[in-house]
Amino acid sequence: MAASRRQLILTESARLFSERGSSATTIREIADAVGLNSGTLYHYFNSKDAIFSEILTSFLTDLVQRYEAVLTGTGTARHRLGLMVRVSLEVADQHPYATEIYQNELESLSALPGYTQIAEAVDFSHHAWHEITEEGVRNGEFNSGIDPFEFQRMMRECVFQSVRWHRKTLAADIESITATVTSVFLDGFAPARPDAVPEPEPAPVSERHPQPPATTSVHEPAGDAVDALRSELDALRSDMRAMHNLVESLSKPAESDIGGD
Amino acid sequence: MAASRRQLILTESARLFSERGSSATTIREIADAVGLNSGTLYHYFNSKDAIFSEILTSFLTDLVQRYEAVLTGTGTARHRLGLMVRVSLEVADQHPYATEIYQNELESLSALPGYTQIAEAVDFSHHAWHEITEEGVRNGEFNSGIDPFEFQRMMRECVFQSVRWHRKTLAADIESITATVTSVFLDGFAPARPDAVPEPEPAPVSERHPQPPATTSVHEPAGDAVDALRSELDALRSDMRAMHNLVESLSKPAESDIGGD
DNA sequence: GTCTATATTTTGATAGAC
DNA sequence: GTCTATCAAAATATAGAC
Repeated sequence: MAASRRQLILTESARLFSERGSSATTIREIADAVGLNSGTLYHYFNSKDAIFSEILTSFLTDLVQRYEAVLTGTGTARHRLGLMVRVSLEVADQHPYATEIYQNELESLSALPGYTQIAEAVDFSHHAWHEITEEGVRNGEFNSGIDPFEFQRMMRECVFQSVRWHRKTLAADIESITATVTSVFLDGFAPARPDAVPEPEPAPVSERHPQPPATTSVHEPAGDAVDALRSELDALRSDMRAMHNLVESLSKPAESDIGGD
Repeated sequence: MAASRRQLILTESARLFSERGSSATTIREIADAVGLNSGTLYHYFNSKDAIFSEILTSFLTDLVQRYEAVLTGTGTARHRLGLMVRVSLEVADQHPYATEIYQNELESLSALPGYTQIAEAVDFSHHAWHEITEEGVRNGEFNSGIDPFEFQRMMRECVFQSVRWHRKTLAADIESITATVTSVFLDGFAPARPDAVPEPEPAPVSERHPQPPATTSVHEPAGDAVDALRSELDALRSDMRAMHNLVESLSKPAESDIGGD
């Protein structure tokens, strides 16, 4: 299963592009990395841009395909957003360099061969995140005051940045990254789930057993409601302690702070 | 207040660098944008890298200075994280292009004149976010199961991405972006505090009106125990408000005659 | 398929007239 | 301070031998 020479060129190019950027990477550097003479590259590709374009297109094709499956699938919005995180990380694991190129140079590739196809794929991938998020708002799963578009953009961004942050151990960290991102974003975005915060299990989204909808916590017996209130009490007491410390620290003159005017 | 020619070179360079990337921007393009001949640029700067470096250093100097004020200041971690968001956006508003360059090329500037100084500033800015976040964990304000380092990195990333997303209207949107980011991240990170915000936080971002506190949806099956807890909650909130007002008056001694400590 | 050699352009930077 | 003119290096891409 030795990679073809052509595939090796793509891989090494992607690595260099992701490290230095496309325009800072030379044909000669790519050739050196592959172990070929620079002229030989033109036997496989017509230009540097053609290499770049194929790297990105290959990545986006896989991403769109996986997103489509999630988008046309079933389950709660919470469950499907978790799936979006997971498949994003899985595709990123298969295209580690392309994922970073995608983030780095997304805005400056208008003059690329096959740009129309690329732009369509990018638009669709954004659409998928947005669609699922808005569905969660429509069906009442999410009802925070936060603009769904802003929310979805932030969540998506953090997922792809996570790929960069966890570069070397991505495959092994997919579970924990998925759990972290969904926990940070969904439990902030979908209120009334104070009991869902701990998230001790690293495998909440795996496979096809949709989680119960968020509204379930509302229907649960009073015991959980009591727990929720206890939890809120604890939080308030924390605030009290913090405020107390603050008051003490204010004994000395402090510079004015911007409380939010 | 006409900008000096030197400053104009910096501004136009920053714009081009942010649009196309440093290595894809030529000296001649910069000269054209400024309205000079390419050779004339070398009367003001020794090299393209020198221009690039000064753009970044100027931005980071301002950022570090503002972060330092927040870091050495007082207040709850929640309040100070909100300040971090706000000052980040304010500095970004003063250095719009540099902020995007900072995001785009942060990883590939190891070979820059003055790189040591730049790296130190970057490290400090990361440290500031991390330090405040961890302080919130230590004093009990934040007690989610999420790794503070991961959390802080995501929050910081979203703040700076917001600059890019809100490019044209950043100055006008600082309030709403701050509210959105803090709402998404803090109310997700600090659990069980649906309406316990100790600060008079201005209303949410979008035109969407805030929903009633989450606890009311749990209110339905409430028994006596729940009522007791709710009662205690209300009392605590009362105390919080009183304490908060006290802190406010202590923070701004000029506006009241409380004066004493 | 791969190499050597080279054509062609572009780029960062310099020299010197005004 | 600005321009014209140009250098020297580096880049993309091509041609043709093997």
